[in-house]
Amino acid sequence: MRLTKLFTKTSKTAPADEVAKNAQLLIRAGYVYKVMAGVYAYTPLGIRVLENIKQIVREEMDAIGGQELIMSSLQKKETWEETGRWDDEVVDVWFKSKLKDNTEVGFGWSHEEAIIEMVKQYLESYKDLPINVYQFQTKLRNELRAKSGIMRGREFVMKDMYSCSVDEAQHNQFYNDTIDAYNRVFDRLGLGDDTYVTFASGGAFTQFSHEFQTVCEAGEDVIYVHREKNIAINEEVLDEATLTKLGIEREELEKVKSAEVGNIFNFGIQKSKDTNFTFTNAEGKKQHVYLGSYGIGITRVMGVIVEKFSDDKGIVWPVNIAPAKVYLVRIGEQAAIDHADELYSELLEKNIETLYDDRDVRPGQKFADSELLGIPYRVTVSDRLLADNQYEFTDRKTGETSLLTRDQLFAKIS
RNA sequence: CGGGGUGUGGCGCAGUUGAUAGCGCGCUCGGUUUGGGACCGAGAGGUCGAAGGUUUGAGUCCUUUCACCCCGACCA
Repeated sequence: MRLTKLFTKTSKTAPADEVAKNAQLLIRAGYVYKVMAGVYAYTPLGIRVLENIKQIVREEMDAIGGQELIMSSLQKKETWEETGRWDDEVVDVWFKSKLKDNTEVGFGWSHEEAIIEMVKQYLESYKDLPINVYQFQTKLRNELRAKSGIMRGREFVMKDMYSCSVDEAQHNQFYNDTIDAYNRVFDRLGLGDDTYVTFASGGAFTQFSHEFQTVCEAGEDVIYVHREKNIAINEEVLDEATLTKLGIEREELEKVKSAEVGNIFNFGIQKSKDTNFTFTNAEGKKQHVYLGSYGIGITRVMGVIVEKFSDDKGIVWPVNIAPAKVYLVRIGEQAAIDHADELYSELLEKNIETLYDDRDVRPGQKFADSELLGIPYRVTVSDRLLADNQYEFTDRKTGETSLLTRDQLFAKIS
């Protein structure tokens, strides 16, 4: 992408009404545009980051047998009345509206009931199981208060997966597979070292649910981390009984603030009883489906990454999710322009995603923007360097700069 | 929803006891510059969040309202 073609621009100042670091940096760099409190649009740069995150999640979900689909945003009242969750007294985040003929509809704040209703149409026999489906969906929630930039909005993207299993054993297998898959996801997102499988309050069927909590000052939760065992306990379930059950001493735990980036639930057969969700077993009898639910907050993860990976100059994207791998700076007259154009073409041919700063602005501005945008590798082409057939390479994370030949350069960034 | 705070050109801000609405950044044009956000000159751009009121006169005072931020509560 040539910067002269990119309609968004960077800004030296952040809007006064944004306090959260993630929102300040993402807005200044032009990744997101604020529409209203808790509602953000994603620009061409922002959507690249989101798509990179989604792709990592997608690959790991597919690897454990997930099938991607996409449900609708508009939902039927009847779907939710069956479980008693249409009631505003029960679910207080509903956005609701009416069709022209006064039929009530809701905007999806969750898709649990909706997906069950759909899968019902296809599931008949035990031979059809397991069924594990997931989607990336924009959830709409009428939160009383939005906060922390894109980390807690009224509209946000979530990966939600639902597992339908024959029995507890099949369910547990998938549940554990998902824990492993989530760990791989957070490793690939660069959050692995600071993300803990966390024991949290469970549903009706199990004592605990598992949350994936990333240590983060801007988070809303408080967890107690056991670094050696690589697990954590949410403050809300921390008591002697829990400690005993997990075989942990209170002194071994470290209290930290964290952000919930994922959450997995075991519904048992409670939910399929509520929704009359059954299949025919080998004996020809109706049997309730064993259900699980597994979420990852895609947009929240993006916010958490910015909170954790940034410095006084801007964002520092992990290479895996950066909107581009290389930020190409050109400095100088026609010879440098031609050379940079040619290098850019080669980078494109080699499928190395590049932001090409072809603007006619001073070098300092290009360097500053490359840092604010947080692109992992900066490559500079200039008259001065051309004379020695060299390229300047700068690593965003370490700030280290080196002069490289063309071969060395491609070896670094390929 | 309870408490606190803020709304003035695109962005960040100033605006005194009520009297012609300003500054910085950004933007446009011309020129000089070109390895860390340049400089000079000339411009464009605001019904001061909205509505109502007081007053000869309101950005400024009063009332109502909307939006946004923070703390708390909430977060299946």
